[in-house]
Order: sequence, then C-alpha cells, then structure tokens
Amino acid sequence: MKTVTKSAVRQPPRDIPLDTIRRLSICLRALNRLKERGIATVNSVELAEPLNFSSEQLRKDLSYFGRFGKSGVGYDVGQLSGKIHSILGTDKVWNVAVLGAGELGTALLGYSGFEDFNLRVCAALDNDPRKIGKTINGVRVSAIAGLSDIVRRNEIKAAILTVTKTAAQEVAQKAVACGIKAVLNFAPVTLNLPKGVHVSNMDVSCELETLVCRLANRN
Amino acid sequence: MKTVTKSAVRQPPRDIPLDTIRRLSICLRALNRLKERGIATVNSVELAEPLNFSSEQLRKDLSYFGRFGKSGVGYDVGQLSGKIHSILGTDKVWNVAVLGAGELGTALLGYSGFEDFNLRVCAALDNDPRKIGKTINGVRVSAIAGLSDIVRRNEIKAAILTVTKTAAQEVAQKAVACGIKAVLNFAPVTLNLPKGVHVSNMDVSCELETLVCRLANRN
DNA sequence: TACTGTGAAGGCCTTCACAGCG
DNA sequence: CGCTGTGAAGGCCTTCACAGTA
Repeated sequence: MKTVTKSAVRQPPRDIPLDTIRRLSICLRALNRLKERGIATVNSVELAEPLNFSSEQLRKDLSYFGRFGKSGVGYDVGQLSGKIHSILGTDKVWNVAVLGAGELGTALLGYSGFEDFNLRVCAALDNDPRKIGKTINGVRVSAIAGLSDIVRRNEIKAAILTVTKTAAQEVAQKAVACGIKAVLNFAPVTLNLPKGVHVSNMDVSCELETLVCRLANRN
Repeated sequence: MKTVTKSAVRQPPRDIPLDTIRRLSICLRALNRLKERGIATVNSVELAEPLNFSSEQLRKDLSYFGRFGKSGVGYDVGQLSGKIHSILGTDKVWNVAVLGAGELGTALLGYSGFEDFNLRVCAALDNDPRKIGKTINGVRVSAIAGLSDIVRRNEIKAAILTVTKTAAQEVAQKAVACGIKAVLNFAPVTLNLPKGVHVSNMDVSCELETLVCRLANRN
C-alpha cells in the first residue's frame, strides 16, 4: 500500500522538462530575495512575471511535483522555498570542484551565486606548478593528479571545467575516471564523455554569437 | 521578378528556431577545426555526430537557408564555413564591450573562443577607481560614465555583463540607454529590459544546479 | 551508389480555458 | 471572489522516411 502525505513532494510521474528545473531554480532564487525582504506570501503572477515567464507556466511546473499553494491566496514563501529545495535536491550541501585555476576558475571560486543552491566549491585543481599550493578565495589549489583522493574525501559528484580548449577533453575524461558524474563545461569544445555522465555547456562565444545573429538579422 | 543565385544564402522564410542558430555556431567552430587539419570535404554524419546531434538535424538546420551540399559527397568545408558565416552575420567583425572588469570580466578579456565568430572584445568598463586606467589583455579599462562615447566610436551593439548581482540591473539599463541592443548576462539575477533588447543569461549557478538535480534524482 | 534535402508524422512543451477550492 | 491546479488544445521542433540528385 502506498501512503503519501498530503503535502509531500510528489515523485514526478515521468521525465520533467529540463526547462522546468531551470525555471524552478530561478524561482528559488527569487523566493530567497523575497524572504530577505520579509515578504511572507506571494502569488504565481507576482512570482513569475518579474522572472519573465507566465504564471500558468509556473503553476504547471509546480504541479509535476505536488500542490503547494492556497486557492485565493497564493504561496507561503518559506514553505514553497523548502519544497523547491526538496525538488531540486538542494536540501543538502553539494560539493563541487573547479578544474582549471586560471582566471575563469578564479572568478568562479569567488562567485556569489552558489549559495542560493547550497552548492559549495570546495576544491580547485590545476597542473601549473606556479598555481599549485596557492590559496584562492580560501580554497587551496591542488595538482590534478590528486583529483581522485579529493573527489572521494569530499564526495564530489560534479565539476566545473575551466581549462583551455586543448586540455578540456582529456581533463574531463580524467575527472570521469575519478568518479565525477556531471560536468559544467566552459571550454569552447564539444566534450565526448560516456553515457550516464551529464554535461552542460556554458558556451560563451556561441551564446554571444547567437545574440549577434539576431542583431544582424534585425529581429 | 525575384532572381536568386543558385548558391546564395536564402533569406529564411519564417522564424528560425534559436537552437538552429546555436547548432550552426557549433558547426562553424567544428568546421574551423577541420580546416586547420586540412580536411576539405565532410558529410553530415561526420560533422554532426561528434557534436552530439543528428545528421538529419543538421541538414534540416541548413535547409532553412539554402542548399549547400553535393548529393553522394557531402559539403566542401571552406564553402560551408563561408555560408554559415553569412547566416550568422559573422562575415564582418562585431565589437563587444565587457561591463565589469572584475575576475570574470578579466577572464573574458583573455577568452580564446571568440575568434571563431569574428567577435572582438574591444572595451572594458568598471566603476572601481583602482581598475580604471589599467590595461587588461591589451584593453584599457574605462569608467562606465564613458560608455556612451565608446559605444558610438566602436559601433558596439552587444555587451557582456559581469558586474555584481546588485549592480547588474542598473548597469544594464545604462548600457541600453547608450545604445546597446544585446546583453549576455552573467549576474545571477533576472534583468528587466525594454522590449527589443535581446538578453541571454549565462546562469552558472542555475545551470550547475540543474546538473546536480539530475544527479540527486539518479537519472 | 551514397548522401543531400524535405514533406509528413510524431512528440514534447506551452498556452488556454475553466473547474475546484478556500 | 480570487487564485490554484490541470485536462485539453495548440504550436513548435525534431525525427522519420524517402524522393531527388550527382
């Protein structure tokens, strides 16, 4: 017999659109800002519109996971925030490694956006002897050879790849061999990694180019 | 009467999927790598598969703009590269400004991915007096007050926003007032800008969170 | 023969419209 | 009465399947 508490986060019946997860992440961030301002209740229009998506969209996204609102009222900010944390799996801290301690890696070690999601960059790796041993934003830079140990000790499952495009594929493979299951790739190359490893590309030049293309076509 | 040269890049009949443009950008980069290796001909399977999309997809993407291949053979690398350049509007150089000369802005001033698209970061702006006047990667940092002049002199239409989340909205608005028509936003906030201004979000924490979410749900 | 180009089919996500509920 | 939650409709993009071509 299956017992489900009324307010539990429902296990989604089928695959959730990737964009749903993205929108809920953005909502979570917005909810944190509302909390900081001491706002206790919000409805779907007030929440969604400043984030540039529709209230129906938001309600549909949430409906995959349960029923979190009050008819005629809206959502309790703290409660909804908690629910979305459960949905996203950020109710616990996730440790993350930065691979490549160049300028981009350094920037990410000081990035202010991770806190909303309980993401903690706890390791930085590089092969440049001049960087190894240095401490950047409180994180000590280690040789990539030590990755395996660091991954195990900190239970790291995800890495941010900020090495050069020449090194990216090789370092990514090494990371996967060390147990990394998800890679956020900043290098302007397409990684080819085993099935089951999740890759997301932060392709700066490609994204900028897409913007420019729209300008070029005046639309 | 409408005359169209056989090999011209066709004006697309309707709105092109955004992902089509993204895929063609990635193709262009791959074509450049093939050129460097001296490879003259490529077919749709050889081109698309290493980029993790299907050959049908690639052919469909291209078909919005014309017919560029040879049946039974494939595509001429140099020629296709040129066609995609026309499609993307990168057959001329586009100047871009970086708003915020912190670590992330600095990283982007040294980023190696822009060349494939004829994008040139030619200006860096910041309000920190300690940064103004410094030269980073050959680009002099100016005060944001000077943005309007710089935009006009260099015909800049697109900017990369790397200021803090607190300053992002204000700086973006200022940029739009100076004539910027497209913004690549790295700050972890949702910008609200006038209609007609193109915004693309490089949301590092949100994207990393989406990866982690997939791990958390073991799928 | 081998690969391109493309209508048609299919699938997935968003939008609509409204029933349900406090 | 106001706002949520959700089936149904609609639209857009991808995939399929194959006709066309050098």
